[in-house]
Amino acid sequence: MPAGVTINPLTSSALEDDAIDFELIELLFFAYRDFTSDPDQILDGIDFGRAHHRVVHFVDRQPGLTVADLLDTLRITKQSLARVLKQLVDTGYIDQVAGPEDRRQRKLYTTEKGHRLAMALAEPQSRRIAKALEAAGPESRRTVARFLAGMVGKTSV
Amino acid sequence: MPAGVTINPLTSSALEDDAIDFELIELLFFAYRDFTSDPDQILDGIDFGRAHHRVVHFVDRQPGLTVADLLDTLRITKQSLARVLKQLVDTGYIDQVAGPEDRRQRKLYTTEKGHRLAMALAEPQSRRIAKALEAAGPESRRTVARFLAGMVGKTSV
DNA sequence: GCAAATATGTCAGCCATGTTGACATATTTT
DNA sequence: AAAATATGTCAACATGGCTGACATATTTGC
Repeated sequence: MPAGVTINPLTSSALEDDAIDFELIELLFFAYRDFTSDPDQILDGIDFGRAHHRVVHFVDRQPGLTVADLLDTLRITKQSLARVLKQLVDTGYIDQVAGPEDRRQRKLYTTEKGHRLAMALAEPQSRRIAKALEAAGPESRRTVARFLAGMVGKTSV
Repeated sequence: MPAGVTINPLTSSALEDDAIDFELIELLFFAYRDFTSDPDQILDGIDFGRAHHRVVHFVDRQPGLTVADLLDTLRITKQSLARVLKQLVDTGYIDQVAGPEDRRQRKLYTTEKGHRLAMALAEPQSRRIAKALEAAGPESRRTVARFLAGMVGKTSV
């Protein structure tokens, strides 16, 4: 046995190892890995990445979203967003409009082209979800939705 | 109304927009965003990133994993793995051992230090999952596990 | 036994997307 | 008029994906 190798130490941990839900931790990793792989393939073909996907998705879903709203949703920095947003505007996927009340704001809207992209990206993801819900049984959707909603937020506990 | 802005076009799409499961698509995004945020905070403190997390996790869970196994699990390239794996070996989190049957292989094991890190990273994730399962009800774990397992793999459908 | 296949390591370099901090502009609020 | 706010932009940097080529050790097949 090589030096430093540990097979099954149950030491010094506040929590016993087997109290950890490794199964769901790993399933979440694999599920998300494959969930993102479908749109990634489409995005490759138009020289966009996952960051563009997120922006076009949320703008399409919430027309009139401001830049500040989007930063808050995505939890990324202004500069990270600016880069991809500029590309999306320049290539005609997203329109910016000065806010009618507050003209400092830039309200964001997908163009027809942007809407079509958002749909094309969502479609394989939705199909994958539908297939997984089927496998999980007829009542699964509500349970899964509650579970996922419960995953969101600060831990605090 | 600005030029090019589209509010609600139901055109040219094979699928009607409302057949898309936007709710679960977004819940998955938010759930995963927050699921990864807990370990990210810990990793920041020791100059590691998400890539190190994944490696130390799977090696800890499957002691004796080979490099090829790991590449297959993570679906990244040899070079991407080599970078973080080298750092983990150099800093004493992971040991490499020549395979007993096939000496070309490098079997990977966490050290005691690596095991402790893997546990520390898994613990807040597991707590978050437990909390979400509670919110989803007593029978939710099996349903969620089946759903997530159903999300894995090629779409093909 | 030797050639081919295999497992791994490594080099050089590229790209996407995250980060920080500073500063400019327009606009609204006080 | 001054301060606060929403956004844009610049320069620079880090992480972690990627490619393709090539080196080494070892095992396998003829």
